[in-house]
Amino acid sequence: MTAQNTIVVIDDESQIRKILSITLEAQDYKVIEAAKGKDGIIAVANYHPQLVILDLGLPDKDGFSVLADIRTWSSVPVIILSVRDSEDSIVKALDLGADDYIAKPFNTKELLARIRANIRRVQLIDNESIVENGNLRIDFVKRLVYKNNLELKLTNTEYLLMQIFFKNIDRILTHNFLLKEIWGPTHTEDTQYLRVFIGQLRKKIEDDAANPKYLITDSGVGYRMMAVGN
Amino acid sequence: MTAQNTIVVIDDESQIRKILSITLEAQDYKVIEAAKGKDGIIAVANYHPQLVILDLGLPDKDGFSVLADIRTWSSVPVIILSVRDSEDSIVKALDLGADDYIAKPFNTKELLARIRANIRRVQLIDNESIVENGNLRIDFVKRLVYKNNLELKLTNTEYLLMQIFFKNIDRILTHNFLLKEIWGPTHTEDTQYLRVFIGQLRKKIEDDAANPKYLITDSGVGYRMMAVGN
DNA sequence: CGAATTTATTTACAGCGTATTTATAATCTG
DNA sequence: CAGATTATAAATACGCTGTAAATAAATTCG
Repeated sequence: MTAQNTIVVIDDESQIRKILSITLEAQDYKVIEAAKGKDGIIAVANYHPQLVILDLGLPDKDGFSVLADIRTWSSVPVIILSVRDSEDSIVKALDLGADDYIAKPFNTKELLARIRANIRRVQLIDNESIVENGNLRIDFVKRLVYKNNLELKLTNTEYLLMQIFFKNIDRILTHNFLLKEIWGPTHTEDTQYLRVFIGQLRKKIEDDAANPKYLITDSGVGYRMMAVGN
Repeated sequence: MTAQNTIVVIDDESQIRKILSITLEAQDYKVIEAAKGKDGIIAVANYHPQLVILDLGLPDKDGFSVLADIRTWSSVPVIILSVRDSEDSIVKALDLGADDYIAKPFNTKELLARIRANIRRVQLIDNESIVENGNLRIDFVKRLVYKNNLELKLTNTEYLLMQIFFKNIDRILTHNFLLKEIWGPTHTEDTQYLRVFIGQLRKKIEDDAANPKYLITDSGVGYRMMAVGN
């Protein structure tokens, strides 16, 4: 069981840790601070936090390996802190399974909103076997997807994709991440697979496949299922 | 959180420190004085002031490196004190992320007004994930910009620029600063990039792109987003 | 088991959108 | 006014995406 309202902050800069602690504690989160990546990993293992904030500028060794390590045994949501001009590191972190990112210097309200959103997503999925989004619905137990209450005929791969998207609504899923999840760690070059399957899915789930509102492209990065209202 | 109403003054001239202290304390600011750059950095780290006043004429460490140091871990507003004839050092300080500058000998009323303005800007941004200016609005969480409540279609680079401008309303952002923030530390020569993108943004956000009221040019220095009333 | 059918993988290509570069006109500043 | 700076449009370059269609593999079913 995860510890309610506990957040682990992994950052080598004590100033930023302090600012984050004060900000988060004011919102009644319990904060565990770690200055080094190794300590951060141990803290996540011991405290089972509800969320992790990880600064990519760690000197100890790079934040990526910390994230990769955590991801081998935990699906706790991880928000990345990074400098603005490092688009590449953001994508690399998302590839490894980071849930969200925020650029330094960050704005407090934005950070809090992202924390809430990421915690909410995990709670939603953990407790539901059926999830709705717009006029779509997925049943994780029966492994079926419906559009306007009509069952869609999906192939196995198509269903796997839908499952991942429904479990990560509003989260950017990188090409690499999706390929690893579905085709395993070897096919990270085969982005074209994704294009073909995304295209097929759009034909089935979108009202207008040429102007998708569910499966959105983040050019150069990946795809994302948008939350759609009713 | 930052310490309310606390200002750190970094200046090697005890006369000026004394004048500043008396002036600021009369306005109910708490003042921390530092004579040397190193002490100033430590003071900022320990007290988390709401604002910093930094004299560029420091002997021990030169003022620029003090500013650069602080900027690696803090976005606290920094007002530069400098002698009147040093246009170059002002631009250099703004490049490094100074928020404002004021020439010695300074006029008390003007100094207080600038202090208030710089504190206000940070408070405004820090407490909102949505910021309005005139008929524009930015949502830092959804990463969207609106004009008259209509979503604008911005490219990634255009959005990054808008984000920086909205986080720094009324502050002059130098070419170098903007180029570093968006294209990284290598492209500091490519001012033409900025001209092209600023032009594109004006077409999208201004009512009359030829007479901009949001994105103002400071010829030879940089650009600035003006606060616009409703 | 083998043919028919579905699904996955590959190949090919057209088109779009964006960043960058170039060229030139307009404007600003001292 | 002269030189520097800025604005604007247009051209270019290029990567990425989406679609279709061909081939291969897997699955279904009589």
